[in-house]
Amino acid sequence: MKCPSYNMFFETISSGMRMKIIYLLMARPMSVNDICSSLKEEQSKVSHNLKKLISCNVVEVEQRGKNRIYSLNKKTIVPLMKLVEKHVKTYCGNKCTKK
Amino acid sequence: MKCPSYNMFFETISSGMRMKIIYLLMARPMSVNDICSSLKEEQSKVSHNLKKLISCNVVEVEQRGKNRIYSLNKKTIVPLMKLVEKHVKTYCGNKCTKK
DNA sequence: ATAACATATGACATAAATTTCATATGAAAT
DNA sequence: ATTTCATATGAAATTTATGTCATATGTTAT
Repeated sequence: MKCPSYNMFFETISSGMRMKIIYLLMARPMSVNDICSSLKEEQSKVSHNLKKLISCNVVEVEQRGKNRIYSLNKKTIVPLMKLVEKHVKTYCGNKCTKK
Repeated sequence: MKCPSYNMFFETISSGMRMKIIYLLMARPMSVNDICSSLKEEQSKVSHNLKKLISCNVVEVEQRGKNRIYSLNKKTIVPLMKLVEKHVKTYCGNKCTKK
């Protein structure tokens, strides 16, 4: 079996900031400003990170008036997180959870 | 729901080199030298990367004589890769597969 | 048409991860 | 005990990702 290059996908969800965005959007879709104020992060920083999430279809956008509403692609992300959650609970005593 | 910090886990599997190692070990357990020659990569480089994979229980080691045999934790990794494989096929037309 | 708000983008600065290299450790053979 | 083979480790050098800032674009209201 040849090695595909899924690392792009994993790289995308492997940053602390992007993981925070993912968890925010689990609750509900949000505008960029909503995300910024929820996370107390700067607008351009958030936008740059959203771009990466979009590029791997982890999130989707929809224009609503002046706002752009971002929502999570739950089909992939929810089961993925469940798998990893289980793994971490089973194998890692906080080893792979730091930072 | 609070955001856990699984990014450590994702970061671990998000490098091209480590992804290659994972896919190698899907076939069978291997010694460090085996991995090096299969991937045509330098020994210390491989060892550094194996250390990270170990730290998140993505792989396991066993001493066999002079060699250390690394094997994949298939319980988590196989279903994880299947999920991502499906995601990439469905949503990304090679967008998140580059590099 | 212009102003105001929301978001995106590009280029540079900064931070973090990876690679490299030299060397240490550890196990088996002589 | 010493040599050899296999692997690990630390620190410096390099590459890559992230954050920052200034500004551009796009949408609606006036």
